[in-house]
Amino acid sequence: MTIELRQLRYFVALADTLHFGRAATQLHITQPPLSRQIAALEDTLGAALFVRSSRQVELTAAGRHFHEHAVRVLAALDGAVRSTQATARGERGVLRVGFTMSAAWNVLPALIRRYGDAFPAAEIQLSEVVPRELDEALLSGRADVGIAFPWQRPDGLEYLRVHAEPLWAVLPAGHPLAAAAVVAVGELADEPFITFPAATAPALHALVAGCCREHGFEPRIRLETHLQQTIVNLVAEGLGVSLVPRSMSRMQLAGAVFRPISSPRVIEQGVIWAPNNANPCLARFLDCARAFGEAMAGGD
Amino acid sequence: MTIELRQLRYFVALADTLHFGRAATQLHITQPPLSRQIAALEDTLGAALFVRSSRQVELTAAGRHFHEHAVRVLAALDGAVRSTQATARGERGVLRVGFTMSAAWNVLPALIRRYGDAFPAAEIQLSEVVPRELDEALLSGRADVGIAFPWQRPDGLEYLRVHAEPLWAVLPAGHPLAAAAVVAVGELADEPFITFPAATAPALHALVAGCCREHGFEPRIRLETHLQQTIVNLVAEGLGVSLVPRSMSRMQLAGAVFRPISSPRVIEQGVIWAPNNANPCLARFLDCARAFGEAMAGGD
DNA sequence: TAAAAATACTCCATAGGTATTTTAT
DNA sequence: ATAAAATACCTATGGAGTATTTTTA
Repeated sequence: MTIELRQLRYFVALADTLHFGRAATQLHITQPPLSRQIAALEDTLGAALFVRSSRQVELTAAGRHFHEHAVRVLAALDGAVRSTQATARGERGVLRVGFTMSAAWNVLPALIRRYGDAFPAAEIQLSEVVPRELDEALLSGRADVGIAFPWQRPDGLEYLRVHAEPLWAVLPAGHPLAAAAVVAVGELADEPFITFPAATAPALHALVAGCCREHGFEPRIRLETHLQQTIVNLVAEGLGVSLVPRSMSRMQLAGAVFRPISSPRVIEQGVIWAPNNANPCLARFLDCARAFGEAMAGGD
Repeated sequence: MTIELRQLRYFVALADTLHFGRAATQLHITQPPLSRQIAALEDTLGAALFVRSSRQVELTAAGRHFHEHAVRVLAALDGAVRSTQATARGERGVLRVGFTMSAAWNVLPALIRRYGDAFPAAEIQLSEVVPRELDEALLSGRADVGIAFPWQRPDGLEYLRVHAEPLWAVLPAGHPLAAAAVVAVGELADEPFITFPAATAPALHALVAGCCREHGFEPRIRLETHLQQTIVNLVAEGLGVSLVPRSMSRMQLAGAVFRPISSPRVIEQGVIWAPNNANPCLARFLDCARAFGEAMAGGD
């Protein structure tokens, strides 16, 4: 014989009521099967759990002990069921987010915040990656979702735009071009550029370089760094000029001024994932990303 | 539908092997019922636990989560069964021992030691009681067993002798009667007695008083204390004489000498319990007490 | 194409129900 | 005498087996 959960449930009901008839009613069965199941349980255990008389039912020492544990086992199973269901719905679990530093500035904190608030039981593992690594991490399953610029995505990865904004020029505060409300890109031809390295921020690098070439010059690169805020800091120190996403103007740095450019260039960021990734948390995260993208598009 | 333990066991086997056929063999069933039970479990949970193909079975995120918990639930149940069986056998649980201080000197430490060694998982709750309280505590179930002298036991309590020994006289070292190898009780008639109070050590009190009366005198009581070792200390200080259990001579106190008495009196100690007490630990303790009593009787 | 899971169908073990007996107060 | 648990017996759900089909790598 082997113990069954039914017997635990019946046992707990009887231990709580100490009355076969009432326990049976509570269990939506009749008294005889309850008597039989309890007897079978005692038989399997090889131990009496109750002392019965026709007027009184009492727990034995073993019965009291088993009651404590049976209640815990049933509660543990119930908890396991609930948390498993939550896991299946993607409300709990682990979501591994890879992000490129250059893309992280705008989207990452707000999106992660939104997701974390919506699914507090989900564990978020953030890791910075270089763009090439991201694809590989997503395809191999080492990461569930990436936050990055759309840059030569290989087959097997999906992309969803979450945010888009124009490039603006950033100039040292005293710079002659800062006098105009709009900067014509061609006028930057002779300026030293502080820009993004091709290796770690290829999308931004290409966008800036492409923009310059279209205006008939190759940017004279003086410094490279993939951190947008560092670029702005260097511009504020007067080391050069750059083209950066407009939202960088929120930095409010005294030595740097931001100006729209004559021929607008839009840079977008989004989430990237492998559609065959079965992590249920990913689906919930993408829900958040979609909602976030719509909110950004609407409110901006 | 309701989850059954069978489903947990099947699930764990399948999660471990990731192969329906092998898991079924391991479970001593065939593959189809395993497929059905797993499907039923997933249906009840409302969540897929495995991703199956004809070549590969994998756990889902929810499946991995449920596996952890299912293993724990099964282990908890197994532990509960074992410990309940141990409880029923009296190998674990709580044994409440009441003892009278006057009886505790000889028997209690050795007997408790023996029991504690034999049943390390049993919790022993010792409490000192006055003799009258002991009966009440045993009858009402507030204590499981008493260690005491046999003294007017009421109905409903059993007694088992564990130890018996003669009374010996204890005299100050320089006392004239200490010169003889044996003390005639009658010669103590004019000595000041240090003895046991009737209230807290009635058995010893009555035995000493009865012994004296039989030799034609009423003991002249100078001091009373129910602690045997205190009596010996007071005798060593020259404050009087007494009759105490022979084993007190183990105290090896410089100022006190022990002598057998002319007409031997035996004082016994034993365990007392209510036979209707269903605490399984009591039965094991009585086993120990019986074995202890036989060892004492044999080795002495 | 072949290995393995799913499905169809049968059988029987056993849980639960009804009626009745036993037991202890 | 009576309330309540145990027992006897019946019914039927559903778990396991055998045979077969479906699936996918």
